[in-house]
Amino acid sequence: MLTDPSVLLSSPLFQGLSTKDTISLLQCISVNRKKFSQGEVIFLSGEPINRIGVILQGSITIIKEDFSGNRSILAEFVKGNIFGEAFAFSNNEKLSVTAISASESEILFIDANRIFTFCASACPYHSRLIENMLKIIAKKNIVLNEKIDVLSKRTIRNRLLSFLQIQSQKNDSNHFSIPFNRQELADYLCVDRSALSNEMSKLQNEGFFSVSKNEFTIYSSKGNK
Amino acid sequence: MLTDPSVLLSSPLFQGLSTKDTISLLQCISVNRKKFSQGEVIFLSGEPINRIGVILQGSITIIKEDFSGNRSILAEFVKGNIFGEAFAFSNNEKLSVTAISASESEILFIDANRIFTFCASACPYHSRLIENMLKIIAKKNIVLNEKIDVLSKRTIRNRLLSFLQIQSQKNDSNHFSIPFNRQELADYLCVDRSALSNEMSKLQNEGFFSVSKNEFTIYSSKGNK
DNA sequence: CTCCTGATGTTGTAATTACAACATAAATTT
DNA sequence: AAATTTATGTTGTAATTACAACATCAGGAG
Repeated sequence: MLTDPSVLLSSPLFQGLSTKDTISLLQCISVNRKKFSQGEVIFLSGEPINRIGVILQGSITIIKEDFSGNRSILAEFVKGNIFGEAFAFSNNEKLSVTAISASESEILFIDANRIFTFCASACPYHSRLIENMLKIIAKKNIVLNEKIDVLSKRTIRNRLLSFLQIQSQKNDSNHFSIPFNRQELADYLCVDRSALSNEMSKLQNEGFFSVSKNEFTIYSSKGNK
Repeated sequence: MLTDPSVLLSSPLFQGLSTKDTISLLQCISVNRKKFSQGEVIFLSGEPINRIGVILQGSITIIKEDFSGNRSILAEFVKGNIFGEAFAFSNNEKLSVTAISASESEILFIDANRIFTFCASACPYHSRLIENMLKIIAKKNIVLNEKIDVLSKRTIRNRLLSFLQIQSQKNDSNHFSIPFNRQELADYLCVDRSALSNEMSKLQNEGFFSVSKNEFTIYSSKGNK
């Protein structure tokens, strides 16, 4: 079915599996692949799904339509990433987002039920697949909780400090860089960019941290209230 | 080891398993149980964990310490609920929260690695356990995404409308009740209660919906923009 | 090097919110 | 039923934010 599993080997879902293992595995779980052209809908908001997407080629965009009709981009996924797993495993939950092919793409679909149902031959790779899947969802869970932690703060200042504290902890250092430019950081914090810049200036003047581009140095002695 | 599995049968983690199945299962995965007194720490923020907690008796509280030292309650779990799964499955992730026994409690700890590692006897119940676990984490994932969706709105009005839209969709109806009183709703939306009340009055006057206690009726024709 | 472009910082204003203080309504206790 | 407590609504004010408009800076192209 799948002749070249090299992409899959780079996917977190198949991490730890050899080429041979992956091929065996794909034979025992129900998969099919499909090509999408740019802009084509892969999963449509409102419908339930029972399969997970693995990006073999190209990239996809997760979008959401506001109740007032505005489209917003929630995430972008590239080759090797998986998507749809949260809805595929939650029975009957209707998709609240839409997945669209951002370019020419090829997607491998895996039936969610086949992931936890052991194949007749009880292949040992299956156990690793499940482990990977659990880790992926668990990790997403933590990332989502981090964002909620940040967004639950009511001021730009506290959101930013909360975000920086998490980054500092992740890096085990007072000095670190973040994967955002100002606009992206503002988007993550759900605040206005210029208001964020303004607040960052104030915080720097007050000695909370120093920042240059996306590199921060936290002065924790002053950062605590 | 566990003589009375009645609590476990009510737990979503063991849903679909009979008493017999559950007992068999518990023999093939590594478990141990422990009693906690009120206020005792079950999982401490900062340390990584490799086991999941299942509440056999009592209830627990998930708390978080702010960078300025303020404690806030993030969640409360009762008998049958599980907790810690996100961190237990994410290797090396340090807990960002603390779990505390809210009353006298008894917790069953399950080694996370044993959940996806098949036992020698390859018991068929194991498959169901994995299915349940995946569904639980996936469901939490969706709930977290819903909250982020709400919190990403920048005004009380839009947060509330976003929240109500989700509730309406879940109930497949323009008429529904929510599981919050005003203060709890304000806490969920991360806004001031009185400001929320104020905005709700305005929205009612403008004909977006009518509300009595925790029962809402949405007038969608006006609700759009 | 100069021009151009995109990213970032600054400022003023209108809108929104938090907060406090109080009013009213509903539920509970006695 | 009266008294008490709790939940909810209302209002004014100070603080914060969004937004727009513009200034400055850095990098790349010519």
